[in-house]
Amino acid sequence: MNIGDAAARSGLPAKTIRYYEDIGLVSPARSNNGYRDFSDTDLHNLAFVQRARSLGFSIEECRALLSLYDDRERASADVKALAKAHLDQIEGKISGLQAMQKTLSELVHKCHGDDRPDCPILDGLAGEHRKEVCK
Amino acid sequence: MNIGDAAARSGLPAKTIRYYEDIGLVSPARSNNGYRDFSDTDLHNLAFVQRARSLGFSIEECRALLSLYDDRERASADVKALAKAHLDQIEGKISGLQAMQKTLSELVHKCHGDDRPDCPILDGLAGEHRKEVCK
DNA sequence: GCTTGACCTTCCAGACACTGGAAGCCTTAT
DNA sequence: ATAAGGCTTCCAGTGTCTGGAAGGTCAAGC
Repeated sequence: MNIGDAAARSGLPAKTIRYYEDIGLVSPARSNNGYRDFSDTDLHNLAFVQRARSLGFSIEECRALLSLYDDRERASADVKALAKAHLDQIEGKISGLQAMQKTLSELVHKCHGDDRPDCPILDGLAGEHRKEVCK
Repeated sequence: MNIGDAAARSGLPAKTIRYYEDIGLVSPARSNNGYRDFSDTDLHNLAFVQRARSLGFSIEECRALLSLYDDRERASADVKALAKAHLDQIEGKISGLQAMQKTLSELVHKCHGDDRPDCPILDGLAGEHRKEVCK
């Protein structure tokens, strides 16, 4: 299967698939004409990575997950630990963003948003209401 | 004020401040010895950017905010629009992360996490329970 | 005056995960 | 024969720093 089909079936852009080959995430065979030739296994790996990436795993985490997938002897606890660590990271990011959201929505709410120049948002950023921006 | 003091007072690493000068966010004067010499205004701008960055504004948004701050004639509506757009972005990121969190925590929950090899997390990523990973 | 250590300077490279574009080869259809 | 579209490689850029090397400057202590 050529890269275009692999792209369509895995949901990844062809450019990204070439990049994944570059960094060793997949190693498709080559046809006589030099084109990449993706097997079902290659395609599976690509789709696997696509899903893992969409869950926010880093490339290195995807690499680890792929090798755990290949290792039929590994303990599921190893996978769970990796996933749990990532889940904690996601939850940390959510908390951080929620804190930003709270502060920023308060500022936006306070700003009358008309054609007058004074603006609580800029005042907040400038530190004039510091306790409300950086508590 | 030297860069070390500016760093301590703005909460930014010295490296980052040099980078901000590189990209034109601040333009500190220079002393005779070639050291950067930060004025109160420079320091204010750094602290401003530090706060805006901590609220997740991009560098280019910070640049826009700084120039809005400098423009004593601007309408607060302009600032509000920028902040609101950013707030929407943050909310979008939160939703995305929450979707990841939901899917991943379901998978983690399903995985027994012992020393047996079968693992619902990897199965999910491999697409064997596709509807639960990619709805 | 000399050394030491802390500070400052510039420049280069690397991190992440792609993404765009240029130049050129291959295939398929007309 | 030609044109369109797919494929190849390689180089460069994105955003936001961060680390490190090589070297200049300053203040304190001997």
